[in-house]
Amino acid sequence: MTVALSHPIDFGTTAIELAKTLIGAMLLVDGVGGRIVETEAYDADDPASHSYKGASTRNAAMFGPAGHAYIYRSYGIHWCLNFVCGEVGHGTAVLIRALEPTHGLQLMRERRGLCDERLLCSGPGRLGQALGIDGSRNGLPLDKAPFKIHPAPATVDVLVGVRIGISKARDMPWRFGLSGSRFLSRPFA
DNA sequence: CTTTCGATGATCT
DNA sequence: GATCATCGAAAGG
Repeated sequence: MTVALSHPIDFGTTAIELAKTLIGAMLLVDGVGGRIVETEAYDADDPASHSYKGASTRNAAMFGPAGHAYIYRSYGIHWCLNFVCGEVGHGTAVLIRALEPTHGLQLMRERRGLCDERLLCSGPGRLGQALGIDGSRNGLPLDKAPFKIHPAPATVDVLVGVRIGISKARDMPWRFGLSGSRFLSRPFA
């Protein structure tokens, strides 16, 4: 599938559309980050979504305005970053699953502990750690510091597959990846 | 390469 | 008490 460039990124669209559009875009947090190579969409009325059972303390940001961050703690250990999208109150978001690191490699290595460049941001928890994400950034707007997002520079070849690590709605093909990237958290079938 | 398993804590029932 | 949008180490092919 080939996805056309959108300028600027439209956070008001559906999670599935945004998840595709974000592949190839640049994401920086305090100047550290890289190219987005893997995303997942979490839709309204999606049993796998944190928003499925309605608003709560944890998922409040998902029901706020589009273009803001929803950050949650995963397995009590990792911080994971989402971009809220769609209409206010729908509870739709895109999970950022992997980056190709391009900016602030040294700082990322310090935060993650010395490890292979390939594993710096290849997974939502790893990415959160490498970018210094934590709960204090939950709900912040994505068009202001510390965030910096730049759309993909050209059309990109996007892979599609089922989402990872969920137990409900496993068959929905709502995982997207940059074709040929070696920084995916897992290969596409 | 693959599978398995423990860590670890908030959230929900 | 169970579940969980994960990771890393360990063990086996």
